[in-house]
Amino acid sequence: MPELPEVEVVRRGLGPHAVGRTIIGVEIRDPRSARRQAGGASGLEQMLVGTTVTAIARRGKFLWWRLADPDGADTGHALMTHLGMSGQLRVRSRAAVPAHDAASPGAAAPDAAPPDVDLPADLRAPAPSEGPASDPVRHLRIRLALDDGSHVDFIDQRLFGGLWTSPLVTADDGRTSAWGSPDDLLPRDAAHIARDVFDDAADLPAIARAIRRRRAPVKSLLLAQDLVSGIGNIYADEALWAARAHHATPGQALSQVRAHRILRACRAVMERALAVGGTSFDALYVNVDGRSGYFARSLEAYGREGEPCSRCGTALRRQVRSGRSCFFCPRCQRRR
DNA sequence: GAGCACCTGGCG
DNA sequence: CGCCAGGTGCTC
Repeated sequence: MPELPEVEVVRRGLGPHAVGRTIIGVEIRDPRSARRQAGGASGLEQMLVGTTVTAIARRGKFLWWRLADPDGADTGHALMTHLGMSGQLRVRSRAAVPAHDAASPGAAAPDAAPPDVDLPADLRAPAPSEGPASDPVRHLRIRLALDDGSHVDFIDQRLFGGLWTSPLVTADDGRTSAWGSPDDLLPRDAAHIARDVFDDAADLPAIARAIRRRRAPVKSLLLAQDLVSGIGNIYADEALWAARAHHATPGQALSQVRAHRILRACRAVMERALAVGGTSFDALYVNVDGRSGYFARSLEAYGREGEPCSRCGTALRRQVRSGRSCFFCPRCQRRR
């Protein structure tokens, strides 16, 4: 489920906690979360233990950890993290690790301050009370132990996400490869992903021209991660609503001005979402502290079938296209 | 491009 | 029971 703003919230939360730390242990509770790893669960452990995290980078919805050997040299492989539909990374200081995992009784101490994730102070919420039925810790799949006694937990209800290592390759345009990346290297498994709309190196007019060369529905083009990345079902619908465009309009039918406007709407709506910690409807998406973002209350289209459009009052509609819901205003968003 | 596979749930 | 869910990758 997490789209670009949600993954960026995780990237910002993870960096201050993990960069500079050495991975001292890897506990794989469900090997399916490591199924993309060459060599499987034991391969992942071998690749990670003893390495030091030097940066957390992100392109689109793909997040990766840059790793160095004890001598400080880059290992040449990144730890990839994809959250899929339901993945979370949660950081736990030593004292916050559940009691049954604590090495010694009585080790519990007041929790350290959580990492800053750039949420405005007035939007911070208390940690959710975790009921047994929806307890995300139930879906803990992989735990990374760091050398300061803390852990990073990968939690994933639906198992579409995962952790695996991927060798670094050079970005073909020679520019800094991604947000948070120190250089032009990126994992091979992210090399087919286009730059996202937050990326300084993304050329929106060029992406607009590429959209206009395709006859596919504009929404499916926005969701195709090899044209422009980071956009998922929620923000595609929100951007199309903001730009007054119909999801089924063929790319070829758009003027350059309209195609460019849609891309700028994607960037604008995702920037507003990032500023309030992303979108979450429930405990399934949370930041590294386990807290939810606040953009769900700002959604204009997604999930609002039957509700009045805030611009014109017309009841919003829902259509299913290639298995995914499209929410839109039938009056403001005309097919042209 | 569409369709399905990969999964575990919550809800009606 | 059937339908729904924030994603991606592979096949036709």
